[in-house]
Amino acid sequence: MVAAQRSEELSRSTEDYLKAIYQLEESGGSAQTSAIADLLAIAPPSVSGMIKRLSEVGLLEHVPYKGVQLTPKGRRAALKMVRRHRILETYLMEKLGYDWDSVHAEAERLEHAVSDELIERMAMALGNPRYDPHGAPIPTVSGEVEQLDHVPLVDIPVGETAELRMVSDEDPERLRFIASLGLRPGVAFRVVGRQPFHGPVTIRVAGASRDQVVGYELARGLYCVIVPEEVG
Amino acid sequence: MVAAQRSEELSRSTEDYLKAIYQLEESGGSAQTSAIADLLAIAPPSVSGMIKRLSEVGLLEHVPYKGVQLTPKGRRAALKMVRRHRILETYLMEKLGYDWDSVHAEAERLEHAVSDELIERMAMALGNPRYDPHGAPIPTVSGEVEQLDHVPLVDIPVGETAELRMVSDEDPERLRFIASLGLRPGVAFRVVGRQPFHGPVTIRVAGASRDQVVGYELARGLYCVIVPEEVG
DNA sequence: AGCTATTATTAGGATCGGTTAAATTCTTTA
DNA sequence: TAAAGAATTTAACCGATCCTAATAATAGCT
Repeated sequence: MVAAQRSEELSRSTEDYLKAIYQLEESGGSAQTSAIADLLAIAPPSVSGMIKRLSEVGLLEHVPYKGVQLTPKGRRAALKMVRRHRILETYLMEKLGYDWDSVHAEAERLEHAVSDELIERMAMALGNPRYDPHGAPIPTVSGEVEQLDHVPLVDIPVGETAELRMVSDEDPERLRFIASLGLRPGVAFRVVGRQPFHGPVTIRVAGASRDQVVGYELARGLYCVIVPEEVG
Repeated sequence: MVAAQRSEELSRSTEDYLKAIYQLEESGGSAQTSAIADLLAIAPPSVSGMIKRLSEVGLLEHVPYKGVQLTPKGRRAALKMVRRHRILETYLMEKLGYDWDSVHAEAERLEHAVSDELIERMAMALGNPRYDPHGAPIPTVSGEVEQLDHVPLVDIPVGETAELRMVSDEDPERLRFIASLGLRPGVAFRVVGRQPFHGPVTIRVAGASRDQVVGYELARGLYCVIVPEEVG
């Protein structure tokens, strides 16, 4: 009835903080207190407190009033959580029939409870996938992540053909809408128009009957690569 | 990044207490403070405190200095945890290649993190099994459990033929040893001898090359039914 | 019936991770 | 460059869940 606790066990909260800081470092640079607070929906003073504790145990480097950085140890722990999350999402979709918009919430809870063994068994059952259902690369056991050089849809010039590679997994409604446009990682399309002043982008999905208009906000979160071929 | 919290959410601790109390009620009668404390590896005063809180929210009925009983609401919650645990164990064995001695610890952590939906998807993928790998009946979604009338091996008279129906899932070593005797739920055997004063029981497993001797302590946890047929 | 052993509860703390309100430091702009 | 504004940290506190030590109630034995 008692859960096994290795000395290296991190608390749920700690795991959430490390993952959040990792995500901020990935997509911006330094992780600031308020950004962490926003991401975790927690008040800034709580974050200050936790930052102090995590720095003391060597998971973070903290420059007061500036921000934090993961130490190598912190980064390893964060990448472990990211691997767990993405393997879980993939497993839930592939093996248990979940939709891509509902896996995030489930993985978010499970990632704190699974053992390393379970994750590796799931990964094996999936054939050691490299990407999750949203196109995000899955870190390896040893903590390497593929560094993708994709570009938000809003930055792709009109006339170019591109392929969707990755979308954020967090908002189910957004994901459902993206799917309703015929978009998923791997789908190719041509950018046929874009309005100025953060206006919408118009795309022509390969094989689709008509063009789709994608609002700026949404297009900013669709990560693509430009491909040379032409599309219908 | 934020876990969804319905108003009905129970804490991990609460879930553990309810499950423990349910197990004590099943296999003994009333659940006493010290029994709960032993089962959860927690000091008795902590249990007193938790009992007070759980009584206040209507999950328990507490008679001071006597013991506690689950209310219908508490029983429902406990059975939900038992269902989760047993579905998880079955899934881990059937779909992810776990051994029957290692599923308990994993299920013990996961049962607090899974959603109802995940459990029902797992149950469906398994074909809605009625028993877990250790032979324990899986409660239904609506909270019914099959009441088994099995008997510990120590109470089966010499000469009778019996079938193993259920073993406790908690101790991996014990489970490995049981398996090494050729025993699993569903395996039939004849009781060929029993020594007095809590001595060992000797059994002849159907199709086995030689008799097996089972110590009293172990035999007390092997739940069987007497069957009429004869065994080699 | 009374004493003792067992069991349970109360009292008083610790820790973790969150809160709000107040003080501090950094940044930006007039 | 000084002052306003924004971000961060400190201070004080809360609730959940655990602990140990001390007290209280029950039960069993003579």
